[in-house]
Amino acid sequence: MSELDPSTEAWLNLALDHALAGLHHNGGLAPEAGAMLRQSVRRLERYPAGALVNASTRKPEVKWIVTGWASEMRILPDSRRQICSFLIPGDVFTARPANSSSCGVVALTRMDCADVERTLDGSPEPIRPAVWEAVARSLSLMLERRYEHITRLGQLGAAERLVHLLLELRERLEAVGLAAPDKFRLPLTQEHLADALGLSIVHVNRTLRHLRAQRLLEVKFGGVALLQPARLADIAGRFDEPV
Amino acid sequence: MSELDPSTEAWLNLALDHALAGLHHNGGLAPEAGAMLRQSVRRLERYPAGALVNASTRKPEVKWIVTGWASEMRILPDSRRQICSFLIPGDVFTARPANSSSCGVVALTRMDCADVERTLDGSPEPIRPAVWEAVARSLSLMLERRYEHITRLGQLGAAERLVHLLLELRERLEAVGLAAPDKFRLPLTQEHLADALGLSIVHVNRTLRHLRAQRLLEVKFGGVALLQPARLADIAGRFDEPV
DNA sequence: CGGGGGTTTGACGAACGTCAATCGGGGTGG
DNA sequence: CCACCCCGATTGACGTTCGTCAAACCCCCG
Repeated sequence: MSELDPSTEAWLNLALDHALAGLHHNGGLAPEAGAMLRQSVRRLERYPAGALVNASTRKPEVKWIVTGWASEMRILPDSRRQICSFLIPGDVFTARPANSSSCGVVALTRMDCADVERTLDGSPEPIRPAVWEAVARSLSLMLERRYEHITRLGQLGAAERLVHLLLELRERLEAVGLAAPDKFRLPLTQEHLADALGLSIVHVNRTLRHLRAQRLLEVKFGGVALLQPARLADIAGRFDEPV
Repeated sequence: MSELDPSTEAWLNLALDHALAGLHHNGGLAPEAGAMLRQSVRRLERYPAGALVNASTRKPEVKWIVTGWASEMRILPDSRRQICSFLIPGDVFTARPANSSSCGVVALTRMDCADVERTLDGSPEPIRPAVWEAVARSLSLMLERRYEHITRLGQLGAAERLVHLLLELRERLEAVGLAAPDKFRLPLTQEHLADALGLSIVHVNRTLRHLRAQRLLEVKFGGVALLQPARLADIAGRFDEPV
């Protein structure tokens, strides 16, 4: 949470490209409003991997991820963990005061966030409503993704779950320019995947091996390669029709 | 969706007691505002069991359940179904235009709803912000419940899932005056429970039998009796601590 | 009396978790 | 430079949970 170092200006602009693409894609933020928002970002909050992101005040704070990955996770008393969603650059989330929520946000890599309220504080007036509207739409989209996750956990088998999650991540990452159509970086351990999918680590590993043996995909070096996207989409069992 | 028949006035007041209790409990609606809202309800939308609730306009519409149960469900192309949440009197939900959502709202019993926007249309001005604020808080609470559902599906075993869901329903029903501390009506088939919990009907039945054999609870006549609430809460594995 | 929807039960097999051991790479102290 | 170590990935053997199939059953209603 420090003032930006001028030497990082280039890096920041690159990162903001992705993050603004996310707000544009998920929330429909107009490019012109995005350009103004870019100018307003003067302070980022930096979290190390593993850090818990709580609101610094008593009220929930909406934050916008500029760099890095995070997860919304819930921890059971007996050490079981459930990852409810993964957050990537361009996503917005609500940080709640400590001990007030049933679900906490935890950084999975080093992460830089902008607090939306504070960022808008010194920004040109006309973009305020546009940004908040984009944030609201973005949050509503994440809600829809939670329905998908529930369906994943309730109805799909292990391979289906895994592939379906990877395809969702590919799509979201591609929308912010962080994935090629058939490969992307995935800074997650198999334990993260297991915690998200409600599977054991061992079974995640077995399932990955099985998919690899069929030359459907590869996961290594912290990256994923989709070798046969069409067949993968088939395995995931597209279930996007409304009722 | 007809004008209210004066002969149903008594019934309506009774139903509104529950629904207003829900808005008060979930959304913090002040009793005085509730009393004014009660006067504003002049038209209810009635849905038969099994009906799909879509918005009648192009935009999402927020509705408030006065009577009956509903569910948010998602249907897969191969006939698998996932119930993402159960809705009871006093709950609010967003009805979306047909074919626009990944998750549809389906009435499980005969159901009466009030459209929030239309209800507020002819209501005293001062309560508008109070009602919308309560609706927003209520929706945010339902979001938290979805985290719980994800955790249920991802981390709990069959008996844990079942008991945990029943205890959640008991708590919510009790808050609107529709449950005694140890028993309540449950207008759901075992198939509904199976679809919500990601289990097969057969296994739901087996699990219920097992719980019944231990004299922990009974499910019959469309009602549930919690015989040993304390032990049940223990089985459900309270996992309410934040991260 | 017949029929249909929901419930109940048993037998069997597949999917998944657990335990335990090994492996491999990157970091760290000697 | 090497030995050591730790974390994550990997593998096999085995047991449990849960799904599937198929048949009965029960109750309400026509």
